Amino acid sequence: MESRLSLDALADALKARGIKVTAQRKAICRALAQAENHPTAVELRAAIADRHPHISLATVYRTMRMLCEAGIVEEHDFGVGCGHYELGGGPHHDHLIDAESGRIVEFCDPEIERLQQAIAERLGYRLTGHRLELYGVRAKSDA
Amino acid sequence: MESRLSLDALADALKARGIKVTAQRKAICRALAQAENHPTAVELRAAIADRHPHISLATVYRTMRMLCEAGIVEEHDFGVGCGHYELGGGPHHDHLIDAESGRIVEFCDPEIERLQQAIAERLGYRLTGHRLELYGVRAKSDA
DNA sequence: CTACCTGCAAAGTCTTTGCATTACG
DNA sequence: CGTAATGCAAAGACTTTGCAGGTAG
Repeated sequence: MESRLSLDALADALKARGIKVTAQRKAICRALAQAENHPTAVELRAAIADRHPHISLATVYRTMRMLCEAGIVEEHDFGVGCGHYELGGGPHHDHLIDAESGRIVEFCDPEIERLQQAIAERLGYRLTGHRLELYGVRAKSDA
Repeated sequence: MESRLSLDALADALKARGIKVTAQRKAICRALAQAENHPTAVELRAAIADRHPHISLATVYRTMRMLCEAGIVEEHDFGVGCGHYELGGGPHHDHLIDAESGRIVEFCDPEIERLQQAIAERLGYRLTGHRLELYGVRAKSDA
């Protein structure tokens, strides 16, 4: 169930880069790893507020930024006003956002990946990245 | 070359909804229609600054918002900090962003549209919208 | 003439930063 | 111990809003 970096592996990755493993960073990373959805900075802070009520939002942002730059975390904005964070290290995937509940479903479709590549080529570009988000509502199994 | 709303048609659309057609709105719409790329609010203001130096940024934002709600304009954020606007009414398309120049290329691929639909269904959802952005650099025709 | 629109400046979000203090390694 | 990290509050970037005056219809 843990195809992503484990917390220990994450700590090691930080140490290897000479980045200090502080209590704040551990708490934030644990919250991110345990989150079901892709939480925002505010949600991350809320998730650790009971055990670490004094961790500031600035530290959450700083930690996310640092981990993004280290390639350990990915940030998505999903068209809402604020960023959502996700522990990286897992296989590539895109997102389907439940327009009603806000739930985020991950998926990966090799066919669509291939098509994107082909489209970029057709337009004379070499693909360096992409963003694909589907928005939908749960299909009623017809009434 | 003008598969989108003409300026006259746009003015009529506003009148039909009881929205006043002011000099500011005309200028902003003309700038949007003539823009090559999908401009930001600041870029729109800059584009009309020589002939209408006193149109405020607030009015540009208000106009874009009004037109978005009227379904006449689309807003994209492209992952940068600020919104980009595009005159709607044309056929559906997605965007490829030149990571070097910022140039935006529009494309539409029926195959990829169909796949998105299929993916949503497979996940148990009815697709209500999507966002697809490709990021790339111009392909060298090999050295 | 009246209701809607505009400009200005102030406020609102989300995120980043300066600085003194704390703590990892 | 020394350097990097933290908390707090202030600043920044982008966008929205309150209000008094202006203008389309």
